Amino acid sequence: MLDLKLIREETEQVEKALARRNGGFTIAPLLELDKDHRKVLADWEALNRRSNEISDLFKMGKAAKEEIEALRNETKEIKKRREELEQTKREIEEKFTLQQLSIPNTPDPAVPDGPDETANVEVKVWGELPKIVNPKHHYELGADLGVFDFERGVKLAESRFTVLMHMGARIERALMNFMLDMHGGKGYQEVFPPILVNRDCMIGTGQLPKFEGDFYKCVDDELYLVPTAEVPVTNLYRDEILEEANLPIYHCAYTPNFRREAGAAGKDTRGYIRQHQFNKVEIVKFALPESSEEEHEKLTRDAEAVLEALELPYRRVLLCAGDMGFCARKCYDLEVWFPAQDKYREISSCSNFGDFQARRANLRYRPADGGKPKYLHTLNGSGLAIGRTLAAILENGQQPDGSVKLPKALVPYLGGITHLQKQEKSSPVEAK
RNA sequence: GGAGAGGUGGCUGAGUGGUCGAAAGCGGCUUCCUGCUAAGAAGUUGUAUGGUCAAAAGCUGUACCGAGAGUUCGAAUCUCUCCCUCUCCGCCA
Repeated sequence: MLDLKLIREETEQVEKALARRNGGFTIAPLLELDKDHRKVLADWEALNRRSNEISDLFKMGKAAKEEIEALRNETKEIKKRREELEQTKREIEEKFTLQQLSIPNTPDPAVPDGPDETANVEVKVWGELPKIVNPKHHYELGADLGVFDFERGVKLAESRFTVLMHMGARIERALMNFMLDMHGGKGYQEVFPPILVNRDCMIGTGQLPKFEGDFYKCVDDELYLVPTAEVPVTNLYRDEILEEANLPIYHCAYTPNFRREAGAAGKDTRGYIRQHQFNKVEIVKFALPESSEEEHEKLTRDAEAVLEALELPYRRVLLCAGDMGFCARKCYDLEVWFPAQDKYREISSCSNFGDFQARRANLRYRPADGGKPKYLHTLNGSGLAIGRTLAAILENGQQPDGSVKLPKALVPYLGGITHLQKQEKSSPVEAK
């Protein structure tokens, strides 16, 4: 959420910044509620003040006997009026909070204008595109090689759930370990958080209250299946005050992720690109405000390093204001090459949230000089989405004979296997 | 799931219905002292929000002792409900 003081004092600038996003966000209703709230608050406080005065009179035994009855009556009056005011106050506060939590972050000045992904700016291209004649889609290769079983995934759950079979399961697990090891080596401390989180977490990182329909929820327990490890990891230090000396903090985490993909009907219906459940290794940073810009560049590099180690061609794009997520102040997407689609597809999203999430989640640090606690900055990036990585490995590594050459970096994680061959007969079940 | 104990500031931990934003200790900050370090002495130190002020400081109002409701002129303190934590028992990978 945005700094209320900033909204009050630099209304115009905030409005301008928000106008760059899609969705017609405006802070006018919030300011209106703020005004109302302050008015009610002033009246309410005046009543409290008077009733405190009255009890002081009793306390000191100052109240003359003949006054006591009058004072008691006055208190009763105050109580009645206060209850009315409290009712109004509560209503305003509810609306205010909802408004406040529903306004997205302001884009960084460095973020380009634009309505959607067509206005994103390519800032970097890495790797040579493989030369493949009539490339097959990852899902075709995967079916041939016994990596995916889409039909049985649907049988077990519903559409957009997939079973990984045999080498598919092994590569997925290898990728998870490979990525965690890689980030661990760069100072990201590994964590394995709960996969179900409470509502406060979801509000803290900005998923709620705005996007209620996008997530899986356990109704009986008011718990949500995490849509990304960002949620539990960023909330690790919610309502805490960290020491400046301990910052920045780097974490990496593997979790499965669950998204309802509301509104994604018809998109990527085939294959392993868009699933309701997918695995991801996430990298998360808690940084000092003055260094978050630099940390963002480094974090993006750390995600890119995974693609490079896996020999996957990619590009980095700077998202335009209209394409950025709700909480982001600035965001780079990494897009990996899919030969059969003949295009780059998102595989990582690296964001700097500024203090936006920190305000929501009350994440603060105590400055080294002992001053008042300040909000820190949060950042995160996929490092990487594992399912899409697997798909990209299949497509980019496909050979004329139908096999798939696996990235060298992964071989030690696969017991020395260098190629994915067509399913051997010994396999108990042939995937469809 | 059953029984019991408990939730107080950055942390530990006192708290009699009014003198309690709250003892004490730790930690932090400032100053002093010892050649440095260690140790010591004194002082200071919660958060949010409003007013006063050009602004800061200062002064000052209000709220906050897990959450909500109640009793009372007045609640950290008494009552009720809920949430959470801990201990023991049961169950369980």
